[in-house]
Amino acid sequence: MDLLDLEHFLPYRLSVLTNHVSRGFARLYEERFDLKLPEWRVMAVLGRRPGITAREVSELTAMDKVAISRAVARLMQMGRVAAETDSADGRRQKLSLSEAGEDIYRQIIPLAKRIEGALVAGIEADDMAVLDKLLIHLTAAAERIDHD
Amino acid sequence: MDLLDLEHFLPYRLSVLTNHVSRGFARLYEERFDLKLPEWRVMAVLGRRPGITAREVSELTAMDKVAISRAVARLMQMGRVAAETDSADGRRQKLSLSEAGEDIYRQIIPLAKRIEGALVAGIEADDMAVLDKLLIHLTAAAERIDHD
DNA sequence: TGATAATAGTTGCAAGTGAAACTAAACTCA
DNA sequence: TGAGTTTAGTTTCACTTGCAACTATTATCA
Repeated sequence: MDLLDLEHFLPYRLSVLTNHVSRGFARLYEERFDLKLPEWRVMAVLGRRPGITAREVSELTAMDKVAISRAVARLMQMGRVAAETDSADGRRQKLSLSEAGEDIYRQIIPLAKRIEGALVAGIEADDMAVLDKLLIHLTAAAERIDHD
Repeated sequence: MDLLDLEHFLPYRLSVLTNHVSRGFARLYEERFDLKLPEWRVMAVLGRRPGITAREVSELTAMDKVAISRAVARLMQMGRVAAETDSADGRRQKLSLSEAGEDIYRQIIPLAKRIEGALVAGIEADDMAVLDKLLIHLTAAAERIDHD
């Protein structure tokens, strides 16, 4: 019979790896900043691209628009994000970090980079380059599989 | 200000990649076999290790025991998994695929391998070896981060 | 111009998920 | 032996998530 070992099966290995990573980050954001992962992602994007709309956040992060809508609603309630209706198109909300939001953002960045550093510590530069290339390749293939 | 580009941030990239892969597989299992991902994982493990208990499945897959309990319940209801109480320890249920379960299993394996093949198509053998090494390294580091 | 279609974003609902409490069985060791 | 502890597995409940339907606004083009 044709068998399959889960421990050598790439989709499964990716899933296990990502679950560990995401749980670790989720705990950091939650405990120290009262942020859920989607909320942090929205903040991360707004930190780099202030003034973009929810739809653009969706395109940049591949998160769905419902998740973004909810994340933004909560972030505004917490006073971390400000929205301004686009004067040219009343459907659009231009989003950006508030003062308080920027403050949190500045605190998170170094922590996030530190954890990422722990993840890749000990990997050779050559291998990191291969990793980068592989991620691009795999992600493109995975998108095709997903949208087949 | 210290900034962070999500698109170069490894944890985020892993998350996007894995989401695409998992969604693609979930659709396959769901549409063609009426199986959810956790159910398929349980079947995959039982295909290789018939007679193990739910707890052992949990250890092998890093899924939590609630998910396994539910998956097993549904698989038994569908007649794909059989359980036998351990004669030596009445708490333990020895699980295995039924005839019908093995039949499904045999159908899924080649499909799963085909999708995996599509994912890695075009990757050089050298790079695949690096990928294997990196996954082991990253997963170990991620487990430490998760259980820190 | 004005009926129809498209787009931005929200809300409601149904299903999935995880933590914690719970049940039942089996150990442990005085 | 038998009271207290540990372990296997289930149930419950609160929370998250995703899809579909909905509202409001803008674009299209006969």
